[in-house]
Amino acid sequence: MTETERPLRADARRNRERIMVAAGELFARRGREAQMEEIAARAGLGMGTLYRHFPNKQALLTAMVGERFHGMAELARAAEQITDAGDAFETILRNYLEAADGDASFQLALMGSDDLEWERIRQQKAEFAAAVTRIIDRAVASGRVRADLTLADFTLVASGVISTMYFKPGGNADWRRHLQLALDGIRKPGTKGRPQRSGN
Amino acid sequence: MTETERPLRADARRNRERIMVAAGELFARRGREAQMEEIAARAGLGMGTLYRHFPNKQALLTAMVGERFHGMAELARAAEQITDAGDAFETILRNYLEAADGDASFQLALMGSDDLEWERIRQQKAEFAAAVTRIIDRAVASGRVRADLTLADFTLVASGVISTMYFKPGGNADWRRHLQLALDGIRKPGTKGRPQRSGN
DNA sequence: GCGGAAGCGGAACTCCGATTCCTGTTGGCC
DNA sequence: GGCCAACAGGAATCGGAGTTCCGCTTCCGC
Repeated sequence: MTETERPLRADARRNRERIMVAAGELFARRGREAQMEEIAARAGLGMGTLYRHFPNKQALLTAMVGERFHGMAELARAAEQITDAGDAFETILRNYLEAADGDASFQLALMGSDDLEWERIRQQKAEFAAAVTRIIDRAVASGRVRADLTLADFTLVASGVISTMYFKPGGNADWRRHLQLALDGIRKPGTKGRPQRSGN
Repeated sequence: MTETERPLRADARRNRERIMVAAGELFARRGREAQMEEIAARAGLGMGTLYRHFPNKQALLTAMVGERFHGMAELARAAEQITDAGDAFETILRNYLEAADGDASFQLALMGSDDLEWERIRQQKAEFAAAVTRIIDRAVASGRVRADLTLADFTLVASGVISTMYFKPGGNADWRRHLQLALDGIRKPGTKGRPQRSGN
């Protein structure tokens, strides 16, 4: 209700979209380092236009991250459909990481660096957490993962792998190896999950 | 040989030490965010003095991190003395992390954020890496850890845990839990290392 | 097709923190 | 005790990135 929700003029809507795209690319590549001027330039717009649509850099960043986070709850819900509890867990973790791959600002957000106004997306975050918790509970009950696994562990491990993405960008070999090590620490001791995937 | 190594005047030596202490505390608490002015103030000195001793902020940061890293090789050598190969590995990993605990700038450096002129300490880094590699080789041979473990994995896992320190500061419960999960992913599948420590 | 509100552009400005520079002070050797 | 190079202090300067301002332009309902 805070938003008066006046329909934007055609050009404004088009420009807003351009900003989102430009900001998305630059924040993804450079994280917070991306500069407002670059973003405006890449969108082919002036500074004034940029600031008409977003009151400041933080708001733009938050909007971008929020958009990226939008799909997460859906992702979790999809993983819940998987019958095998162990697979469900590995899938949500893997997909979560896959979603973070290649987007520096999103990675920072997920690692919890922020001061981002997560307020706006608190609900989606909660939804996601709830789904993951259900998946973990099921996986624990099935005996496919260590008995003491919690939602906090999910965050811990995911953030760890994301830090590899963030600090060792480039080929994705590193973070996938990190994920493999992490999964081996999570599975029920002695259990080898699924037959090893051939590739990575 | 680059340094003319002229003995510093008494007051200069004293002040340099004060700067190191002040910078150490502030960089530890706030990472790069620490400001030169704060550092000078905390050392009870003027800006000019600060800049007389270190040409710029980066140099000061590098010097601090270098000093912190100084003990690392020694740490590794000590761990090598441990008879049990598995224990040696866990000890060096644990001590490495313990050394990073509480120092934000060191954590950033170890995670590889930098642009730090690691040149100056490249040798110590190499020495440390060599010792860790020897420890890992021995642990692998002993069958106490997964057969495919490498030095790169050590870095991966350590950085992951350090990211927990960095992004979830405060109590150390989180990173220790993270370490536990990581160790469980590293130990030879089915092996339970030592009898579980009761506490953490 | 017109009027004017909504939108745009981008130069100018603000802020803040690193760095410099110049004046005053001091340790250490004769 | 006196000299003076080394050193200390800290105000002024510099520079870079975010944000503001305001005259100009464009959409859109009449």
